Amino acid sequence: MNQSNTVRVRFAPSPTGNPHVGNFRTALYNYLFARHHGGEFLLRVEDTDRERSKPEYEDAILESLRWLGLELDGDPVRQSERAARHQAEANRLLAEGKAYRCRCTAERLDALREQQREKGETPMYDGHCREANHPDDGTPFCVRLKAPREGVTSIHDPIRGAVTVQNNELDDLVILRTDGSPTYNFAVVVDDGDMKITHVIRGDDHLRNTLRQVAIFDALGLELPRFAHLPQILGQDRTRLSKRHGAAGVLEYRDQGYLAEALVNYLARLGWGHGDQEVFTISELAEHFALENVNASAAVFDPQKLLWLAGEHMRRLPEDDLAARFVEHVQRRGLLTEQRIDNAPLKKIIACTRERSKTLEEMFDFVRFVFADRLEFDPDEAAKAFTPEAMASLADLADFAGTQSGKSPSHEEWENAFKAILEKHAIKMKVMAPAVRLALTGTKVSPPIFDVLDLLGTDEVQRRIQQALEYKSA
RNA sequence: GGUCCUAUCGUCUAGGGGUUAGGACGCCAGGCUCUCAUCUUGGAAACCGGGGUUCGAAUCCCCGUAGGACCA
Repeated sequence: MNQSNTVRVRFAPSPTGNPHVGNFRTALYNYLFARHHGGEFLLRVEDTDRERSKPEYEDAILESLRWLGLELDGDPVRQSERAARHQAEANRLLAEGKAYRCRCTAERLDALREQQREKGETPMYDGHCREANHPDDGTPFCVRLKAPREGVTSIHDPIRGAVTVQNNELDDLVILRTDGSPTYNFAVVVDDGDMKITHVIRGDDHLRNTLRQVAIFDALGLELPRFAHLPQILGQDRTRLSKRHGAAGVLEYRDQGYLAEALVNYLARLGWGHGDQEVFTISELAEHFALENVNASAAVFDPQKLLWLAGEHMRRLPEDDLAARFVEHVQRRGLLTEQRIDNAPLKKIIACTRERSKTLEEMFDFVRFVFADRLEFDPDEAAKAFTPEAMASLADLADFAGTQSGKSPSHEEWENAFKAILEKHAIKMKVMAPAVRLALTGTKVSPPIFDVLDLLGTDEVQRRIQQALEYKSA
C-alpha cells in the first residue's frame, strides 16, 4: 500500500467544555476505522473560539484519549496556529476568481434576511457582490466563496447512503470575516486538505456543513475525502446527550472506577453491532468494525448496560492488569496511604472481589474494612447479628484464631474450625456468619467469610472479635 | 418556521417478501448460597399508523405521525 491510499482520519474536538462520551464515541469510531484499515488516527484541536477555548479542556481531551487507549499517530494540530495558512488559501481563491470581496453591510444583510423571511423563503445571501469585482481599496469587506449556483451536491455516506442537496439552496458562504479571520467551515477544509485526511467521520450535526464544504474542497482543488455521519447519542429524555444528563464526562467514568475497556466496548456497541456479540476487546472491535454496520438512527445512552459491561470486563481482565488498575484507582482517589497500598494483600483482594464488583470503586468498597483502624457498629445491625448463641460462637472462633497465631490457616482449616463450633453450639451458618461478618467488617455485606478471615489474618481476627465481644457486653 | 435525517421489546441491537421475529441490558419468578455478586432455569416485553405493490408485507413504495439534527 503506498502512501497515497493510506487511510488517515482525524478527531477534531473543540476545547470549549468538558469532553463527554458522545464526543468520544466519534473519536472511537475514527480510531477503530483507522486501526481496521491500518491507517492513521490524528487529532486536531479546533481552538479558534478564543473566548471559550481553555487549555484545561484540551488537557482533558488528551487525557481522555490516553485513558481510553485511543493512541494518536503524530502530533496534535492546533487550528488557532494555522490562521495565516487559512488566510493565504482564501487569498489564493480570491486571486483565482473562485472567491470574491463582499462589501455588504450587516444592515443590508439583516434587511435582506427580514425580507426573505416575510416572503417565507429560506434566508440566504443573494450574491449581491458576486460579480461586482470590488478592489481592495480600504473599504471593509469579507471574502465569500463563489459557490456553484446550479446542479446538485451529493455525497455518498456509508452510513446513510446518498445525501443530496440542490445547489441553489446553498449560498455563497463567508470564508474570511471582515476582520480577516477564517470561518469554521473554511478552516476545517483547509486543514483536512493539509492533513491529507481521507475519511471524515463526524457527528451528523455536521451533515449540512459537509454539503457546504464540498464546494470549498472543489474550489481549493482538493480531492474530496469520503464522508460518514454518525448519529447522535441521546440521553434518557431522548434529547442530545450533554452535561445535563449526569456523569457524561469520560474522566468522570474513570474516577468512578469504570474500566476503560468497558466504556470503549459500550460506546462501540451503541450504534453498531456485530451479530450477537456483546463483549469485545478493543482489538476485536478494530478487527470487526465497519462503517457500513453503523446504524443511521440516534441511540439512547443506557448507564445500566454500561455498568453490566463494566462487570464483564472486570472478570475478564488478567489478574495482574486488574491489580495495577486497582492500585492506580486507589492512588488517584487518595483512598489509602502509599504505605498501606504497598502492604495490601493485593492478590487476595483481587481474587475475592473481582467477581462481585462492577467497578474498581466497588472493589475497594468490599475491602475497605481491611484498612479500618476501628469498626463502628450500627446498633440495629448489631442487635440483629450479635445474638447470644452467635456471641458464644464468636468467642470460640477467637480462641481458634489465637491457637493459629503466626500461621495462615487455609480456607479448609477455617472451615473445619467453623464446623466444630457450629456443631458445639448447635447453630447454623446462617446464625454465625452474620455475627462474624459484622464483627470483622462492621458491615453486613462483604466478601465471603473465609476470604475475610484470610484477608485479616489470625491476630487481627482475634483482636476484632475481642472488640465485638466488648462492644456487646458494654 | 424552513431544510435534512431517522423509525424492530423500556433500552442497545440481529434479521429481513413466507421466521414460534433472535440476542443483550434491565425487569419479574425460581434454583444455588454465610451477605453481596457471580452462576443458573423460566417468564413478561417489539416490527409507529394508514394506504398501496404482491398469492403473501414487519421487510419494497407513498403519505401521515413521532423523534432528532441543522439553519434562522
